[in-house]
Amino acid sequence: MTSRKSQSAKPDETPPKAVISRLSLYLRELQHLVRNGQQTTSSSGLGQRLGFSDAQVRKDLAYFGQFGHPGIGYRCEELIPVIRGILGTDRGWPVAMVGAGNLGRALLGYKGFARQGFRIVAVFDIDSATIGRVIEGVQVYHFDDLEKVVAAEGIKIAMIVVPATAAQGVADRLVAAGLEGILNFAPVTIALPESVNTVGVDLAIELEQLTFSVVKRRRG
Amino acid sequence: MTSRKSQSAKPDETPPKAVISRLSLYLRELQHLVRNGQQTTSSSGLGQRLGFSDAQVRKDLAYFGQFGHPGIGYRCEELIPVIRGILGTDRGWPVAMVGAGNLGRALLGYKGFARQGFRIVAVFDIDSATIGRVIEGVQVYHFDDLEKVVAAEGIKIAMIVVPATAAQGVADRLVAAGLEGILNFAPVTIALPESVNTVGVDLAIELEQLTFSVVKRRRG
DNA sequence: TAGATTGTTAATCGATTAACAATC
DNA sequence: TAGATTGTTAATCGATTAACAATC
Repeated sequence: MTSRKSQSAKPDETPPKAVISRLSLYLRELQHLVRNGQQTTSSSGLGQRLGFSDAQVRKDLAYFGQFGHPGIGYRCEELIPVIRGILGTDRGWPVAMVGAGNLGRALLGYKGFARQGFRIVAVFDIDSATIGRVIEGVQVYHFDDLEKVVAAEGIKIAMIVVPATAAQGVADRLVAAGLEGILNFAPVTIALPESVNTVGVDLAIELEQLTFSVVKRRRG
Repeated sequence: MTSRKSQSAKPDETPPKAVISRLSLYLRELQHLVRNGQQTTSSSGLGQRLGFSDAQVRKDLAYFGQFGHPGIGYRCEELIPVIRGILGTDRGWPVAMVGAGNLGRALLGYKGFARQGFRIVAVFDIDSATIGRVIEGVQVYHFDDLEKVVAAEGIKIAMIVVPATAAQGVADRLVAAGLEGILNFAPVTIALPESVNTVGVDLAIELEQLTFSVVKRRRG
């Protein structure tokens, strides 16, 4: 009763969170296909390499609309901008980084962010030896300048790359400054209001997933 | 019928994969509690900070045995080694890294791995300017020495930190050398035999999860 | 046309939560 | 003891898969 038939949009049911991360994988795969000169793909073709069923691929995309062609499949060049639009990477995103330590500096040099339009435009630290320097073309500011720079640059997302003990304090300050998304590399859970989305990346934990499978095999 | 009552172990049903990653979070949280001098915690206390229900915490742990004390909860110092044993981090793990580029070097300097007993013992590259050097105390070898070093050091897990185009080839070679777990930082899906566990970390994809939530809020 | 493949509904599967006796 | 909390079973919820008419 909500939607009249063959109306193109379908803004019902909020998609499960898992759908969004699969969408990112579909996008990466589609970009890979285009680089290899492939013009179309199918739900089974797309799912195969990623380990998902064809039904799942179709269902995931159906949350957002009808993008395929019965009998043909999906046209890569057509689907890519659709997914970018859904994920919000159809535009550039200025990103802030807090913490210019070892890991932080490396991430500054990582070229992979640019691939989807992310650009680190400011680094914040409290170490006077680093403040004022330019690392990998990015200015290092004192953390106290956060609010000013965030406002000036229109920054909405940030990466936390500080020691675990400092992470919660930094996060609180980021939220107060109006940030809306936080990628946390500190190995600690940070508590934040519902309105702010957090993704945690704990490199030691990723490795633990591997050791579990190794010892499991050994145990039988 | 399988288990007689009050037998301490309970090696039935394989746990879902999601349980294992939560186990890592429980461990991290327990270590955090211990550092703060807390001796016991409860399933609800443990779940709260992580955003899981008390029932889920108890169920997850119950896959592996009975570790709690009715009326008391879980003793941190007691549960930590149990989880480490399950995950396999009750011992040290030598780790190989392939790719000594920008991101690779940073990961070499990252101290967080040591926290759970991971030690990068060898780096492999094909750039003659880097081979033979020692970075952050770790020897850089030619990729052709992989098999030799892996055997000598008893390495079972590796990180791939090479460009996307090279990742699949490197992965195949790692598998041939007998590796059992691979942490892949290259932004590409790699196809591997069932017997080898892969975890992929794509930093741009993590950021995409954030942009989705930001634009979603903006859209309503 | 016959073959391929979509979008979508219904059926299945699996994971989370609620509830509670047992225990400290 | 009363209060707290576990381990576990049954009930609920949600996500994945199967199936198929519609379409190219």
